[in-house]
Amino acid sequence: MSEIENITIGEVLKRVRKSKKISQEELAHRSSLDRTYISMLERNIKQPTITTIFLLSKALELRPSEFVQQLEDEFEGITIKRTTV
Amino acid sequence: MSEIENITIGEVLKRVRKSKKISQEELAHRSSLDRTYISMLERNIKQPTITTIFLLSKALELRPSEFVQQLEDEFEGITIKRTTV
DNA sequence: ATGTAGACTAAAGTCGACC
DNA sequence: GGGTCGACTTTAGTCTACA
Repeated sequence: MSEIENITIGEVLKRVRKSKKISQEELAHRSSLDRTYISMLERNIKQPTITTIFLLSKALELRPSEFVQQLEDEFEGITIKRTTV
Repeated sequence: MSEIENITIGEVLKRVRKSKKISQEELAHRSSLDRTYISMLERNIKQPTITTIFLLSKALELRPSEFVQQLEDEFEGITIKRTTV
Protein backbone atom coordinates (compact mmCIF):
# COMPACT_ATOMS: atom_id res chain seq x y z
CA MET A 1 0.00 0.00 0.00
CA SER A 2 0.96 3.55 -0.30
CA GLU A 3 3.76 5.14 -2.11
CA ILE A 4 6.96 3.91 -0.73
CA GLU A 5 10.21 4.84 -2.34
CA ASN A 6 12.09 1.73 -3.21
CA ILE A 7 15.64 1.55 -2.09
CA THR A 8 17.74 1.10 -5.18
CA ILE A 9 21.28 -0.07 -4.99
CA GLY A 10 22.30 0.32 -8.59
CA GLU A 11 24.59 3.30 -8.35
CA VAL A 12 26.31 2.15 -5.20
CA LEU A 13 26.79 -1.36 -6.46
CA LYS A 14 28.19 -0.26 -9.77
CA ARG A 15 30.49 2.28 -8.21
CA VAL A 16 31.89 -0.16 -5.69
CA ARG A 17 32.23 -2.92 -8.26
CA LYS A 18 34.13 -0.67 -10.63
CA SER A 19 36.36 0.56 -7.86
CA LYS A 20 37.33 -3.06 -7.30
CA LYS A 21 37.87 -3.41 -11.00
CA ILE A 22 35.83 -6.51 -11.45
CA SER A 23 33.20 -7.36 -14.04
CA GLN A 24 29.57 -8.19 -13.45
CA GLU A 25 30.43 -11.74 -14.40
CA GLU A 26 33.19 -11.93 -11.85
CA LEU A 27 30.98 -10.43 -9.19
CA ALA A 28 28.22 -12.87 -10.05
CA HIS A 29 30.64 -15.72 -9.69
CA ARG A 30 32.05 -14.51 -6.39
CA SER A 31 28.63 -13.90 -4.88
CA SER A 32 26.99 -17.01 -6.29
CA LEU A 33 24.37 -14.87 -7.90
CA ASP A 34 23.28 -14.76 -11.49
CA ARG A 35 25.03 -12.42 -13.89
CA THR A 36 21.79 -11.10 -15.36
CA TYR A 37 20.52 -10.45 -11.88
CA ILE A 38 23.55 -8.32 -11.05
CA SER A 39 22.81 -6.41 -14.20
CA MET A 40 19.24 -5.86 -13.06
CA LEU A 41 20.37 -4.67 -9.67
CA GLU A 42 22.67 -2.10 -11.21
CA ARG A 43 19.86 -0.85 -13.41
CA ASN A 44 17.53 -0.68 -10.42
CA ILE A 45 15.09 -3.14 -11.86
CA LYS A 46 15.23 -5.32 -8.80
CA GLN A 47 16.09 -4.81 -5.19
CA PRO A 48 17.92 -7.35 -3.08
CA THR A 49 17.04 -9.09 0.14
CA ILE A 50 19.30 -8.67 3.13
CA THR A 51 20.96 -12.01 2.40
CA THR A 52 21.85 -10.80 -1.07
CA ILE A 53 23.32 -7.63 0.41
CA PHE A 54 25.55 -9.78 2.58
CA LEU A 55 26.57 -11.94 -0.36
CA LEU A 56 27.42 -8.92 -2.47
CA SER A 57 29.28 -7.22 0.34
CA LYS A 58 31.38 -10.26 0.92
CA ALA A 59 32.16 -10.56 -2.74
CA LEU A 60 33.12 -6.89 -2.83
CA GLU A 61 35.15 -7.17 0.32
CA LEU A 62 33.39 -4.55 2.35
CA ARG A 63 31.16 -4.74 5.36
CA PRO A 64 27.42 -4.98 4.77
CA SER A 65 26.91 -2.03 7.09
CA GLU A 66 29.29 0.02 4.98
CA PHE A 67 27.37 -0.92 1.92
CA VAL A 68 24.14 0.16 3.57
CA GLN A 69 25.84 3.27 4.82
CA GLN A 70 26.45 4.28 1.25
CA LEU A 71 22.81 3.63 0.41
CA GLU A 72 21.83 5.82 3.30
CA ASP A 73 23.95 8.65 2.00
CA GLU A 74 22.17 8.38 -1.28
CA PHE A 75 18.71 8.32 0.22
CA GLU A 76 19.47 10.94 2.74
CA GLY A 77 16.82 13.56 2.63
CA ILE A 78 14.55 11.56 0.44
CA THR A 79 13.19 9.87 3.50
CA ILE A 80 11.03 6.93 3.04
CA LYS A 81 7.52 8.00 3.47
CA ARG A 82 6.77 8.03 7.10
CA THR A 83 3.11 8.06 7.88
CA THR A 84 3.52 8.81 11.54
CA VAL A 85 5.48 11.93 11.95
CA MET B 1 20.75 -25.75 -3.30
CA SER B 2 20.23 -26.59 0.25
CA GLU B 3 22.71 -25.05 2.57
CA ILE B 4 22.15 -21.38 2.34
CA GLU B 5 22.87 -19.44 5.44
CA ASN B 6 20.10 -16.97 5.48
CA ILE B 7 20.56 -13.73 7.24
CA THR B 8 17.92 -13.67 9.91
CA ILE B 9 16.91 -10.51 11.62
CA GLY B 10 14.56 -11.91 14.23
CA GLU B 11 16.66 -11.45 17.34
CA VAL B 12 17.89 -8.00 16.40
CA LEU B 13 14.46 -6.79 15.39
CA LYS B 14 12.81 -8.07 18.53
CA ARG B 15 15.51 -6.66 20.76
CA VAL B 16 15.39 -3.22 19.20
CA ARG B 17 11.61 -3.16 19.12
CA LYS B 18 11.39 -4.05 22.80
CA SER B 19 13.99 -1.50 23.70
CA LYS B 20 11.74 1.10 22.11
CA LYS B 21 8.84 -0.36 24.02
CA ILE B 22 6.50 -0.71 21.11
CA SER B 23 4.32 -3.62 20.07
CA GLN B 24 4.47 -5.56 16.83
CA GLU B 25 1.20 -3.91 15.93
CA GLU B 26 2.59 -0.47 16.49
CA LEU B 27 5.72 -1.28 14.54
CA ALA B 28 3.63 -2.68 11.72
CA HIS B 29 1.64 0.52 11.62
CA ARG B 30 4.66 2.77 11.69
CA SER B 31 6.46 0.86 8.98
CA SER B 32 3.43 0.29 6.79
CA LEU B 33 4.04 -3.42 6.95
CA ASP B 34 1.71 -6.20 7.99
CA ARG B 35 1.59 -7.28 11.62
CA THR B 36 1.77 -10.98 10.77
CA TYR B 37 4.78 -10.28 8.62
CA ILE B 38 6.58 -8.54 11.49
CA SER B 39 5.82 -11.62 13.52
CA MET B 40 7.33 -13.82 10.85
CA LEU B 41 10.45 -11.69 10.67
CA GLU B 42 10.97 -11.99 14.40
CA ARG B 43 10.56 -15.74 14.18
CA ASN B 44 12.99 -15.90 11.29
CA ILE B 45 10.46 -17.35 8.92
CA LYS B 46 11.05 -14.65 6.36
CA GLN B 47 13.86 -12.31 5.54
CA PRO B 48 13.35 -8.74 4.41
CA THR B 49 14.42 -6.89 1.31
CA ILE B 50 16.58 -3.83 1.66
CA THR B 51 13.56 -1.55 1.36
CA THR B 52 11.93 -3.33 4.27
CA ILE B 53 15.10 -2.86 6.32
CA PHE B 54 14.89 0.85 5.64
CA LEU B 55 11.22 0.97 6.59
CA LEU B 56 11.82 -0.91 9.81
CA SER B 57 14.83 1.18 10.70
CA LYS B 58 12.92 4.36 10.21
CA ALA B 59 10.04 3.08 12.29
CA LEU B 60 12.50 2.12 15.00
CA GLU B 61 14.33 5.38 14.75
CA LEU B 62 17.75 4.06 14.04
CA ARG B 63 19.91 4.16 10.99
CA PRO B 64 19.67 1.28 8.54
CA SER B 65 23.42 0.87 8.69
CA GLU B 66 23.22 0.54 12.46
CA PHE B 67 20.58 -2.08 12.06
CA VAL B 68 22.76 -3.98 9.62
CA GLN B 69 25.73 -3.45 11.89
CA GLN B 70 23.92 -5.40 14.56
CA LEU B 71 23.18 -8.16 12.09
CA GLU B 72 26.84 -8.25 11.20
CA ASP B 73 27.80 -8.73 14.81
CA GLU B 74 25.50 -11.68 14.95
CA PHE B 75 26.76 -13.25 11.77
CA GLU B 76 30.35 -12.44 12.41
CA GLY B 77 32.54 -15.30 11.39
CA ILE B 78 29.85 -17.11 9.57
CA THR B 79 30.54 -17.56 5.92
CA ILE B 80 27.45 -17.23 3.91
CA LYS B 81 27.30 -20.20 1.72
CA ARG B 82 25.42 -20.92 -1.30
CA THR B 83 26.24 -24.27 -2.74
CA THR B 84 24.92 -23.63 -6.19
CA VAL B 85 27.43 -21.88 -8.31
C1' DA C 1 31.58 -7.77 -20.99
C1' DT C 2 26.71 -5.95 -20.64
C1' DG C 3 21.55 -5.37 -21.69
C1' DT C 4 17.39 -7.42 -22.42
C1' DA C 5 13.66 -10.70 -22.83
C1' DG C 6 10.83 -14.63 -21.66
C1' DA C 7 9.77 -18.42 -18.88
C1' DC C 8 10.22 -20.30 -14.80
C1' DT C 9 10.25 -21.30 -9.09
C1' DA C 10 10.99 -19.75 -4.85
C1' DA C 11 10.10 -16.51 -1.54
C1' DA C 12 8.38 -11.64 -0.08
C1' DG C 13 4.60 -9.37 1.66
C1' DT C 14 -0.77 -8.85 2.29
C1' DC C 15 -5.03 -10.03 4.35
C1' DG C 16 -8.84 -12.24 7.14
C1' DA C 17 -9.64 -15.35 10.72
C1' DC C 18 -8.96 -17.74 14.88
C1' DC C 19 -6.61 -18.96 19.27
C1' DG D 1 -0.56 -8.42 22.53
C1' DG D 2 1.35 -12.19 19.75
C1' DG D 3 1.38 -16.88 17.05
C1' DT D 4 -0.29 -19.30 13.22
C1' DC D 5 -2.87 -20.82 9.09
C1' DG D 6 -4.40 -20.59 4.39
C1' DA D 7 -4.97 -18.32 0.30
C1' DC D 8 -3.49 -14.88 -2.36
C1' DT D 9 -0.50 -11.32 -5.43
C1' DT D 10 3.91 -9.58 -6.30
C1' DT D 11 8.67 -9.76 -6.70
C1' DA D 12 13.37 -11.96 -5.97
C1' DG D 13 16.42 -14.73 -8.25
C1' DT D 14 17.67 -18.46 -12.01
C1' DC D 15 18.54 -19.79 -16.67
C1' DT D 16 18.85 -19.86 -21.83
C1' DA D 17 19.61 -17.16 -25.58
C1' DC D 18 20.66 -13.34 -28.62
C1' DA D 19 22.24 -8.68 -29.80
